[in-house]
Amino acid sequence: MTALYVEIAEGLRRSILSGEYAVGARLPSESDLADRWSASRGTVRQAVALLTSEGLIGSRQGARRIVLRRERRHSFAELHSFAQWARAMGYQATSRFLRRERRGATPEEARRLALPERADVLDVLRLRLLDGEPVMVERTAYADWVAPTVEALPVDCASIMDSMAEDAGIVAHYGEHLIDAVPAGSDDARLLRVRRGSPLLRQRHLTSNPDGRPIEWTEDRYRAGSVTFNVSNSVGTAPLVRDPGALLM
Amino acid sequence: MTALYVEIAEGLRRSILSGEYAVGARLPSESDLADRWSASRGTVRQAVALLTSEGLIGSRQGARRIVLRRERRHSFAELHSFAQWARAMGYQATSRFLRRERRGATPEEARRLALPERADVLDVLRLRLLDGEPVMVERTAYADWVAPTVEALPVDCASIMDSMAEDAGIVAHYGEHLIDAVPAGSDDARLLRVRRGSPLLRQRHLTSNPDGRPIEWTEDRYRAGSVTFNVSNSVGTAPLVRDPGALLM
DNA sequence: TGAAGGAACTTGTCTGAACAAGCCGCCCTT
DNA sequence: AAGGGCGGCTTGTTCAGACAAGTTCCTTCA
Repeated sequence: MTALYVEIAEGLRRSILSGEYAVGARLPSESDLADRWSASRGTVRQAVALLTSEGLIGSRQGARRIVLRRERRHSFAELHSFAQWARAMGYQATSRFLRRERRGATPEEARRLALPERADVLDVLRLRLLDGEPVMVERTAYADWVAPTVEALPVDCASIMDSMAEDAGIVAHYGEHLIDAVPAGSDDARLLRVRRGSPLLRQRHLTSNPDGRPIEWTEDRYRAGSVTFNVSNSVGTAPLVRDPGALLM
Repeated sequence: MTALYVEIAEGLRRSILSGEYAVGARLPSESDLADRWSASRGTVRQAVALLTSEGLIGSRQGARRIVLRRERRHSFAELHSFAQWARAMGYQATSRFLRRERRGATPEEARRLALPERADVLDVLRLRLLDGEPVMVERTAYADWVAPTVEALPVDCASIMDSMAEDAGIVAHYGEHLIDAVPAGSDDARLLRVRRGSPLLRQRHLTSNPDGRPIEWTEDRYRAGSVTFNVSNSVGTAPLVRDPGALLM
């Protein structure tokens, strides 16, 4: 039983993606849509707010809403799960576990994961491949309370996040992502088959469950050219921000 | 006359940032806040939705809202304007114009800017500095309809976007950003004082006005370590997405 | 002591109404 | 023919109420 406003949003999204409304075209008015779906104007506004946050449509007071793009955006889960994203894009994602062992948390890990000093974390190093091509090196510290679940997973597990959700009901709900560029270390270079010092796109992210409890702190290093991050925003919604780097601290 | 829901959001944001509610703490209930501000519950929900989209608070049906972080997020304008962002962060932003001339649009520029083939664009190359330190190389193609405005700006202009808004009423409203890593070319290397081939964080972005009409297509290259991009998201709102790169096309 | 049950609380969804603010096109004037 | 002004349309903001769905916590029972 999906909510009505979600259904309306899906209907509109389909129409936009299928080209029924071209880029730049004006959408029907809110009251129009309300009549069409037998909904109130408030419900329609929830639907269009959803599409606005996806960057699909724009609006100005007084004028009809317009279509900004006609490309699919993806879900939260696909940002946290390399495997889910790859599947959605039509790639074959595989991975090789290179390390999986417990050790004491570094000060940064303890801080990010809200763990006491000297708590144990589960340290996992994986090489990720798309269609057999090495694309990303992933270094994850799992919080102690999820470590047993991760340790129990088979070595050939394609998506740890998927498996945790299925087996233990541990689901990701919130995420924070830090994106920058770093030179490849010698390990990175060997694994990704690039020269040492060549550019890698780094995505560090903290994943939390619905209670706000941190699950994992991960550093992903993508081979240059393999992945681009994509953000849409507008006045009023600015999900992405710059942060100054250590260079200027 | 700011809207009531914006005022409520600002009040809550201040409380969170000041530490009145610790990270992980529960916020007052919606009806509680509605009483406190003499507002209806719907208005309070608009306020908390704003903070949720900023990644500041999280929610689950049935349970009280919780504080996820206590850091400031910045506005849309600061993402599009290097100068505005720098000012907000307390840095002195300067820039050097290295080129400013009209030329024919490349096929990609024509496509991004929704211009006909062989239309003219204004090509601007700038070196951006923070506190005198070279940090970013910016290559922008301005659409023909804004070119005269940009050409009229003084050479020492710190923020083109600010000046365009003031002088000609041309305001940025929507943005799309593509982020990846690239090796420094020889020009980049000389300007940013790094070695050729060393990692740069690249942000390409298209800026449009309220009608959805493209204003500029820009490629910014940040020196590694100088800037980190930061995104928060949760189930239901995923502003950031990965895109496959040319490597796999 | 521990577990099950239920009541009270809280967020999620939806309605219908009203007014404000801004945009657009038509008509009228010059 | 060009320009200005006005009225209708559309989005933005706010309200009060209702029910659904999920959480929390206390009480009661085994």
